[in-house]
Amino acid sequence: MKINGEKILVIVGPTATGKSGIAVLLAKKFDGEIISADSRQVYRGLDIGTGKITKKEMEGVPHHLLDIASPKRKFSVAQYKKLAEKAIRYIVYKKKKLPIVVGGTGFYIQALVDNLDLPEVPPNLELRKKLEKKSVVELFEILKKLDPNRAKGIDSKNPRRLIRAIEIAKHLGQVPALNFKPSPTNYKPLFIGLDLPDKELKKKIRMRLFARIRNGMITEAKKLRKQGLSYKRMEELGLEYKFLAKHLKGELTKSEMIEKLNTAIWQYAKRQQTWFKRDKRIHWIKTKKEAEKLVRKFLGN
RNA sequence: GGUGGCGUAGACAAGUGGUAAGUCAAGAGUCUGCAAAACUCUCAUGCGGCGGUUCGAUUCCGCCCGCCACCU
Repeated sequence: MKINGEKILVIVGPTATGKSGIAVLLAKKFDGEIISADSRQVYRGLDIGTGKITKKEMEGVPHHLLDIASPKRKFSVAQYKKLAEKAIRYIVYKKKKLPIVVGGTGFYIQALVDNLDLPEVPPNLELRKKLEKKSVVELFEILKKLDPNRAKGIDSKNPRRLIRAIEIAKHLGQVPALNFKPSPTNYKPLFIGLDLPDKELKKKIRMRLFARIRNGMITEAKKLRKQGLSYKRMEELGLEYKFLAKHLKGELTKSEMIEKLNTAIWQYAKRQQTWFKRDKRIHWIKTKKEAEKLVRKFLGN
């Protein structure tokens, strides 16, 4: 089940910095296959709004963990981790190639690369409904009784986290023996980070948003609705789909949607920067050449 | 020209004679379970300007400036 010391390449960075492109380039150069680490691109049908790479852009490089889930159902980190590990095993042992993990979902990458202890626990809607009525203070008390270990580290003011923690604790039994210390790393990763100065990134995000609209993002949302994706669920998907749903429901005009969405994407990009900033393993690069050099050295050992 | 109303942070906006709510934006963060999510922190010595009344004015008065509405 475990992979020991397998070299993997990990490409991270905020949205709109060109991760997909450089990943394909490196995959071709170093004989790799790509594993997406994007919490929304796993869903089928969310293409334009998530900026999913097209067949043509893949240039023949196999991509894993895209289009593997229905947007109607919730997909979780635990599932991601499991499937990504499987994909890595397949790429390393069957294909004898270099796995390249690429994406902006820092938490997914952390779960995978640092081997977080995540037994699969499906959402319990009934329980959630009940818990949602309680205050954070009450929730925190409940969690303390159920899983004092988890309660110690949790953000006690965050209802979302508290509810999920309670859900997990209940599912696993009275005192879950989760391993909260980082497990030994199973992979030998090389982290490459892509970023841009704020001003440039802002501009790129805006241009890309207009391009997405031109390319039929609104039609895509309508199609998803027709296929039975509720507006409520669409809003849960965040960013483009959240604002698209509000627009289709008539709560926002098209231009309001564009402006609010643009702001939201920028805020998201900053959150990604905050996340990746603290991982000192990341080599922040400016050019493709730098990336190539790093990878060559990495594989040479 | 007249009459009335308004003028509070980048935007919206509440408010009081006793020392400026809130929301958004912006910035900084958190992170082992919905992570494109959720959460935390910071952000007006100053309420259009100048005077006056007052122990004290953003709040009352006067003038000026600007905007809006209506009237001539």
